[in-house]
Amino acid sequence: MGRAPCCEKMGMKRGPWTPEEDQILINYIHLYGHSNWRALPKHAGLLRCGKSCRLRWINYLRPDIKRGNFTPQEEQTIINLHESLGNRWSAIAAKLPGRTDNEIKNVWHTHLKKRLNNNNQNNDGDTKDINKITKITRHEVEESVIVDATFDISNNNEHETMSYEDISALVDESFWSDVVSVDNNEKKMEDWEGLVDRNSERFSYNNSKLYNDDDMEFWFDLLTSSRRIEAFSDIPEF
DNA sequence: AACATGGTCAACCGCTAGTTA
DNA sequence: ATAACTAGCGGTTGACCATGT
Repeated sequence: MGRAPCCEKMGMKRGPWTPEEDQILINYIHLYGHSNWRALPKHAGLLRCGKSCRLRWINYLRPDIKRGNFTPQEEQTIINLHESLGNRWSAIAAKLPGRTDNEIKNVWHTHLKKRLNNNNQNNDGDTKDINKITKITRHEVEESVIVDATFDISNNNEHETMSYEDISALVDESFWSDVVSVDNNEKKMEDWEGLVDRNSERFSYNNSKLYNDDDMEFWFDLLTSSRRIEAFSDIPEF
């Protein structure tokens, strides 16, 4: 096993991709696929190395890619998966459809790691209790998703405001660890996809939709109907 | 207004595992 | 069996932007 020769890098362009290069790459892959990354740039007429083309496609140009802010659920999923998988970003990315390992890695280093560290400090030396950390993070998530919704539950004609603990008790554990699953309910699928503003040039999220009253019903429905599934079955046990 | 600092993220680098001849 | 080669992975870098002083 030897390393690939780097001599071909000579004369190759580096740095940010231009829209023109993106278009060439997209067009070529649509026509011919990407069975051979090394040969692709030459055939496509790009002055880039195969590695660079592959990275650009996987991390940015792929049509199924989901760009923009991570949802609280996605962040929690990353935290949970990182707890069990460590820095295996590609394995974590495999559980988050539309997210790339690079993006997840960036989010971890820029947001989540810091957040966990802060939580560690706030816990007065109880730093080794990862469950405690996770619970605090969950609380943050629950606040963002649940508390905004008015949680008046009608019970025998008596209006009763649920406490945080009550709400938490309703939340199935899998809600926090499972990737949002798509069931046969086409309406739900449409709602979910509708969160992505496809009209945006960079497929960014329209965050207002996450907390929009009209969509809150969807989130609540998702929340309460979540069930444990045989998730992460391919994750080896340690 | 100008500069310093910190955060974000696209892209690159170096390595390993898998495949092929 | 072995060397050559490719794809993919994780770590790191650096440009750009926002915010603070």
